[in-house]
Amino acid sequence: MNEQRFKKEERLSHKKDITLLFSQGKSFFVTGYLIKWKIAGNPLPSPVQVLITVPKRNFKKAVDRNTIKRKIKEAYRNNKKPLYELILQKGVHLQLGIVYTGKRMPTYNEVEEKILLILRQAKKEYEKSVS
RNA sequence: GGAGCAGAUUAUCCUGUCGCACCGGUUUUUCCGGUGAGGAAAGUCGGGACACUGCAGAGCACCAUACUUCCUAACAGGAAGGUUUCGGGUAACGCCGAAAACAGCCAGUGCCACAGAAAAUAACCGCCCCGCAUGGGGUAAGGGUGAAAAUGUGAGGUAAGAGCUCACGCGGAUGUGUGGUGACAUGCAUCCGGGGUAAACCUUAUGGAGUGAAAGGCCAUGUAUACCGGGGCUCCGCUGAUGCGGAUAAGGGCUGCUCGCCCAAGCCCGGGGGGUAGGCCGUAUGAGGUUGCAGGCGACUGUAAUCCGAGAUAAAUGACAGGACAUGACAGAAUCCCGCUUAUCGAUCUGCUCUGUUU
RNA sequence: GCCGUUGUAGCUCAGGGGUAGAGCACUUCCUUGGUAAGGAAGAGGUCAUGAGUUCAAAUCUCAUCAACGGCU
Repeated sequence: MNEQRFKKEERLSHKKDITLLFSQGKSFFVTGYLIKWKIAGNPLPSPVQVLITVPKRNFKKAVDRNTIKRKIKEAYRNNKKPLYELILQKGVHLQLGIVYTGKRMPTYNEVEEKILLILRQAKKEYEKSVS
């Protein structure tokens, strides 16, 4: 599989899964971001399913929410490879929710920096809970 | 030439790498090709299409609209016109521009703070008459208060005054002539002249069921029990019986109310198939766009040719690098259309205002 | 996406055409050895914003903005 891709199977799209993730999932913070994560009970179509959200409360305009989501998606797509390798090795799948809680419009470089931090932290948490 | 305001049109482009959604091909997990947000997609303010639900009927209530004619599927939209008001201009008209929720306070009711004598059948001061005076009466010319105080000018008239009378105006009602499809304009006759307010209640005229794609249809899964039909169910009469006819009425339904109409609980039998999660349809060829011709002052209509231009379901257009002078404004489709309103960088055009220079 | 409600003092709310109010909170003074309670006085408002109707608008009408709620 081409690890640069970001198909629909890699996105968390079922409503039930989303409510479960937010009610039962564990969480950690990286400045400006809230991360929800949960070990999947059953195998998923993809090693990781991810959900990206920007709250309407902080950004009233749909255009702004769209651009932030696209930037996060782009940064995730370009940097997800190490996490995937780890999970394929362990064989237990993961569900992930990324919420942007900042109040102002970030640039792409800022987003990428934070996403790298988030992925590193997620790897650590995953390793701890699997072993 | 510059600045400001208002309106209209337009809404950056190209190359490379990686990536997203849909469609088609190839084929079975890859590759190739095509297409991929807006003028407002926004606000959800009007109006429809479409879908389901409801509906015996009448009255009241409620809601909406409100100069005329036309356009439109329809509208609180648009076009052309009328009237009024405001501004410019003129000696004055004519004229030019802008705006208007622009039916009716001559149907009724209510309200009009403060001030003022009085805020709607007005007497405080003043004026005049009677009277020694207190006081009584007449009077809306003059004063002052107020947002608003009783049709203007002149003459007659009178104790003083007053549409009290007359002339010419102003405003209105009724009848009628002329022009216009009509709003209306204009002429004549008669009558009237005690305000404003209907975005106060209201009157008149016209129109009006409700819910929105989370509507709704189908499939698969499949069970509470909604719903439907029959039996049974209060009293009376007729009948041998089945059955038929009548009466009573709590309650429920029919748009909020009234009239009026309709239904008949629990229980048994049969039919039937809700919710949740999922898939398909609805769903993108339409009141469609472009161009030509014809009709119309115009909005628009007719006709011919031609084109197909997003379609997701947690939701697709992005990131990076480079170039053209630059990062470009407001801003992201979710059933679909027609309007309205609001937001908007730069450029172009039109109109108005101010100002500099040249002739 | 669709439907609806509300914006008035620092907070919670009245007022529905005629000089903007109540309770709590705040400030000063009295009372007390001191504090609380109590009493007296005071300050604090673009009535969300912009137009319109009216002599006059927080109130009536329209537009805009913001906050909140309901429908899966």
